[in-house]
Amino acid sequence: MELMATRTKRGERRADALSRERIVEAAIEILDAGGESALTIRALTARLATGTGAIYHHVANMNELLAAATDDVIANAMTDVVSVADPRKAIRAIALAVFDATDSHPWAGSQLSREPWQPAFLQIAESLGRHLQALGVPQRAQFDCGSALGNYILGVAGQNAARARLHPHDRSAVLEDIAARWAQLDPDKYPIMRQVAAQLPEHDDRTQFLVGIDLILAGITTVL
Amino acid sequence: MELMATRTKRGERRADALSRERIVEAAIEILDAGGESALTIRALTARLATGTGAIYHHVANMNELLAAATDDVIANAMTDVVSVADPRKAIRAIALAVFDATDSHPWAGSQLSREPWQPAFLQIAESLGRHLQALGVPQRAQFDCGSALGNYILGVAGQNAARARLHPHDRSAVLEDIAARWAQLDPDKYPIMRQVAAQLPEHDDRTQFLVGIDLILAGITTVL
DNA sequence: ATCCATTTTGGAGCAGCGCTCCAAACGGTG
DNA sequence: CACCGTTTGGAGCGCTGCTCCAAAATGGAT
Repeated sequence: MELMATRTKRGERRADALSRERIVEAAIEILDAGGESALTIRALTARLATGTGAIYHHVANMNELLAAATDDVIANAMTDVVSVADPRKAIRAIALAVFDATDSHPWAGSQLSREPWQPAFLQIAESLGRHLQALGVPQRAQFDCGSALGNYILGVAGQNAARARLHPHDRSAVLEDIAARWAQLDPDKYPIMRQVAAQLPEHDDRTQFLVGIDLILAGITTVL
Repeated sequence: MELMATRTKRGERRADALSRERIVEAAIEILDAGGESALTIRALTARLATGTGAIYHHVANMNELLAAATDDVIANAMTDVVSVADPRKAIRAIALAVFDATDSHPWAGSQLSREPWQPAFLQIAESLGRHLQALGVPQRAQFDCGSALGNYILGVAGQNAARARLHPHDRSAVLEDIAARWAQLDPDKYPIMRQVAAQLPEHDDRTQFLVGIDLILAGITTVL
């Protein structure tokens, strides 16, 4: 008796069945639209028109969901990169892929630097390691060199996330903001930062990031 | 429990009077004892035997409190460092000071990498900049080199925090933990990470961190 | 077609969070 | 003494992640 009633009442049967993938997909959309703080279980239930129990049946907890979303984004970013042959170019390409991914998905950068043992970072580290090997870095030094590159990349990813947290949508506004603050610092205590403040507005994060990569690569070359 | 010695001193304010400093001090104690997640307004009110209103009268919000605590810890760590003359040694000393500070106060590393425009990071960046200048790095390259060093240091600080989050008290247990996980990875997909897993337990973060700094310094030398 | 075991769903409710707001207590000044 | 700005403690709001459970859908076996 209630069978017919509920079928007509509650829309139609779920052709759009819930699944882990659909949940992760929705999570990414929410994250991209509103940043880390926008992803709440309740926002998910609203977007997927379901309840909290249904979601927790497919996903263990919020953290796992964030990790899955990050893994998705990073895996996507890394696919374009596998084909590069020259080790130096490949390392640059990997780094840039992560940079671009964490630039357009700052929440991924945050998660990446917060929980680096997750599959997302494993992918990055493995790729870096292979190309370091191909570059001729001796066994003993591979770990150290990979760690240096990895930590630098993770650091920048975290900074991308921090910047986005400060000004979610206007990218250059952040630089102007910080430049304005630093320009008003005590000239005796912070001469360098005031000088840097002048260069901030006209500087490009992406190319500066690459300069850092090249700096480390140059350092690695000296230990070959 | 707290003992009240307010009456003993004549004519003075309550000995246990609330103040921004006392609050920050208590916050640091809570953070050191229980990590980032332990610092809640309610935990503060309990420790200081007061109410939330009293605390918010001295401190704007949680974030400002974390920033103040971090600034405190970093400022302390940097005092030992100002005297080093040789630029290379000074940069190493700064980096190590930050590493050690974020190693014994992982929450500070987390805050540092999450909000790098706060005074704590300003101090670090300014010091790095000065010594880069002393090293003879040309004007144009100072910003890039400082950024590379800063991002690397921030990245490692974030990793220290992440490791502490995973295993709050047992430092080496984290490495064994991760090594065990990585050792079970698919050998075809992650050959390098398995190889790294073997080196993990016997490796020292601190010296590896320094190797990274030296790598960047070596790279900087090539652009002099 | 009917029954049942299993999976999947939706939501009420809990404990905890940061924070606001306000009445009361305090302390210096006339 | 009265006055008034400062400081205090706590009730309460809206939000969070998450648990738990009853109900609904599903997929055989009969």
